[in-house]
Amino acid sequence: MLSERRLQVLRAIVQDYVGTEEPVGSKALTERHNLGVSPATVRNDMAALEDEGFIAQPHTSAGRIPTDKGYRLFVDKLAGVKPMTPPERRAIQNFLEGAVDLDDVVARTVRLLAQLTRQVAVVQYPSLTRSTVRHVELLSLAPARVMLVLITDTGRVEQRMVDCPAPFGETSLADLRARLNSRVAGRRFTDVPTLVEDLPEGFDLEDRGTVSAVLSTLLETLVEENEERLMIGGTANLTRFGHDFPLTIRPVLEALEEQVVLLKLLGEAGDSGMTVRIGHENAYEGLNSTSVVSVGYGSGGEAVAKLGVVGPTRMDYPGTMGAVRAVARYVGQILAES
Amino acid sequence: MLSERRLQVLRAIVQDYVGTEEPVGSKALTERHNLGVSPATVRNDMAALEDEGFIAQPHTSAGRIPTDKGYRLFVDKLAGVKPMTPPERRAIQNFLEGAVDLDDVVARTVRLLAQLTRQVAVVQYPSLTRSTVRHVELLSLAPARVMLVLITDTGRVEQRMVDCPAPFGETSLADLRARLNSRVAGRRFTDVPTLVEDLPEGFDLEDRGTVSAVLSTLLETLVEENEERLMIGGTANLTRFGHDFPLTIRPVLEALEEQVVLLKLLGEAGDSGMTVRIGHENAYEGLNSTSVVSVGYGSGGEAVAKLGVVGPTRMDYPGTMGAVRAVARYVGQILAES
DNA sequence: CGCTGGCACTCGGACGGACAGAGTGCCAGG
DNA sequence: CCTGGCACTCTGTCCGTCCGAGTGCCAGCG
Repeated sequence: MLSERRLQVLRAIVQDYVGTEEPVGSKALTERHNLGVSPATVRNDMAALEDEGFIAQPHTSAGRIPTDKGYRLFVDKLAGVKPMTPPERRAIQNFLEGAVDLDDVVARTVRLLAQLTRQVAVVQYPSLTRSTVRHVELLSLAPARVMLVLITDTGRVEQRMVDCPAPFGETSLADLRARLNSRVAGRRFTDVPTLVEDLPEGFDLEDRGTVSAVLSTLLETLVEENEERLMIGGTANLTRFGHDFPLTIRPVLEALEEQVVLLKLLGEAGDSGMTVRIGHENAYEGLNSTSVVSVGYGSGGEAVAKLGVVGPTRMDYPGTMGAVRAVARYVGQILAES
Repeated sequence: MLSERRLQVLRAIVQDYVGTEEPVGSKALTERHNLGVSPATVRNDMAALEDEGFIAQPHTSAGRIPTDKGYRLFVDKLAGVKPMTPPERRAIQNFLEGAVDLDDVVARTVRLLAQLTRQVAVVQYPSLTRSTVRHVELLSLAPARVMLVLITDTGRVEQRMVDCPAPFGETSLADLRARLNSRVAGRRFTDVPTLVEDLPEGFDLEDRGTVSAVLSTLLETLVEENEERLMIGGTANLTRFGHDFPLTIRPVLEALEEQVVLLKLLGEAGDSGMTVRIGHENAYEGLNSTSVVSVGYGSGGEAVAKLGVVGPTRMDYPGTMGAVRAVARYVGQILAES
C-alpha cells in the first residue's frame, strides 16, 4: 500500500531524526539521502505518511518526526539488526570472561550493555523455576533450628532458616538430607513440589513435623524467589534523553526502582527472539516515551532469563538490537561454561 | 566573633533558601522572621557574613545564598537534629519489622530512608570484618569438591567452592567442621586468621592439603568480601534537584553507579556519630554540589556498617539528620533481634 | 499519471529595546 | 549602633520585528 519510495522516505526520516534529534524537513532529506526526487515530491510522500500516522509535525510548518507507529514499521520492515564488529565481539567476550561468580557475571553484563548501547541496561538473574537443583543442604544451627541452603545449576544460592516444631537429631537430619537430594538433585524446580510430596511418610511420627516444616520452607523459597531479581545500570545515560528532561526522566527513574514493573515488562516480552516495545506499546505509563529492547538468554539452548535496555523511542534500533543480541549470546556461553 | 544576631540572620537565610530555592533578600528576611531590626541593618549583617564567606551573591543586586561554609556553620552551631515524631517512629518500626531476611532488611531500609528524606538513600551491607562468625559449614558436593558456607551474626551468608587436592572423606570433613567451628564460632572475623593458623597440624598428612585449601578459601572470602556491598534507592528524587539539572545530575548518577566511590565516601566518614559532608568537603568531584549525611549502624552497641543519604547541599539538614539517625537506630534493633 | 518548480503562507526562534521589581550599598541622622 | 532614604544595578519579562525553514497547493511538463 505504501510505495517503495515512501518507505525509503520514512527510513530516511527515522535515521535523520535519530541522528539530529530535530524534526526533519523535505529539503534536508533530499540533500542528505540521494533519493533521486525533488523536495516537492518528498513533501507529497510525507503528507501521505502523515495521513497514515507514521510521522507527525510538532507544529505547523515544522519538519516531521516519526510516531511510535512509524518506528514500529521501521523496526519491522525497514531496518535489520546491525551485527557487532569482530573487535567489538572480542571485547565483549574478554570483558565477560573475567567474571568470578554469578553476581559478577550479571554485574559485568549490565555494565557492558550500558556502555555498548549508551542506554539503561536491565539484566534479570537466571530464573529459579527454569533452573535445576544442584544440591540441597541442611545445617543444624541449634537443636530446633535448621538452615536450608539451595544451590542451583546456574550457581545461584538461596538460604532460609527453619524453626523446627521439635528438636531434630543429626541422624534424622542426615537422613532427610540424603533422601531429599536423591529425589530432587538434577531436577527442575517446577517438578520439586510433586517429587517431595510424600517424603514425610518415610519418617518417624515425631520427626514429621520438622520434615514438613523444612519442605514447606523449601517450597516457599521456590515461590518467593520466583519473583526474580534483576540488576540495572547505566542510569547516567538518562541524561542524554532529550531537552524536556525533568518531565521525561522522573517516571523512568521511578519505573527503574520498581523492580516489579520491570519484571512485568520483561515478562510480557515474547519468550523467544528479540522483542522491541516502542513508546505506548509499553503497558506501564511512565515508560510511554521509551522503548524497551529485550531478549532471552540462557546457558543451553533454552532461555532462563531476559536482558535488555531501556532508552528513548528515538534510539538507534539496529545498533541497539545488535548489541543486545550479541551480549545475550555471549552471556549464555559464559553461563554454559561455568 | 560573629554577633548573636548575625548568626540568627545566617540561620534565617539558610532556612528560607532551603524552603524557596531562591536567593533571599534583606526585606523578605525581616518580613518572614521577626528579627526586630530593619532591612538596612540586616543588609549590614549580610555584608559582614559575605566578607567572612558564609553567604554569596549569584550576581550583583540579587539576594544571598549560603555557601558550603555557611551550611557548615549552620549544621555545627545553629541547627539541632530534628527528632522524629512518635507516629513516624512507629511507621519506621512497622515497616522494618516485616523484613524476612538480610537482603530484605537492607532493601526496606533503603526505601524507607528515601521516602522519609525524599533524597537518594545509600545503605551498606553489614561488614564481614566487623561481624562475628555464627557458623561455618562444609558440604561435600563431590569426592574432591567441598562447598564452604559462612554464616554471620548479621545473617549474611557467603559461599565458596573449594577444589581439594585429594579426595576427602566424610569423617574427615565432619572432623574439620567440628574443629573449625569450635575455634571460630562467635569470634570476630578479624581474629579468624590467627585462630586457624595451626589447624592443619592436627590432621593426617594426606588430608592436610585439603584442610589448607579450605582454610585459604575461608581467609580469601574474608578479604574479598571486605569489599563491601551496598544498595541505593530513591534516585527518582534527583529530579527535585534544581533547575540547572542535567549538568548537576549526571555526575551524581555516575557516582552512584560506582559503588567504589560510594564506599570510599562512607568509609571516610567518621566512625562514630553522624557525619555531614557538605559540597566541596566531599573528595569526589562529581558530588561537589551535594551533601552526604551518614551514620554507622549495628546490631549491638557497635557499628557494623553505614547508611546515609545524598542530596543537594540545599537540603533540610535537621530533618534529614533526624531521619537518618532514627532509621539507623531501628535497623540496629532489627538486626539485633534476628 | 506522477514528478517538478514556483509561490504564498505560517510558525517558531532569535534579536533588541523598554520596563518593572527586587535587591544592594552608602550616607546622614537619631 | 540602628534606621530611613536614595540612587544604582542587575535580571527577568514582555512585546514587536524579522528571518528562515518548512509547508501546501497549483499549474505545467514528460
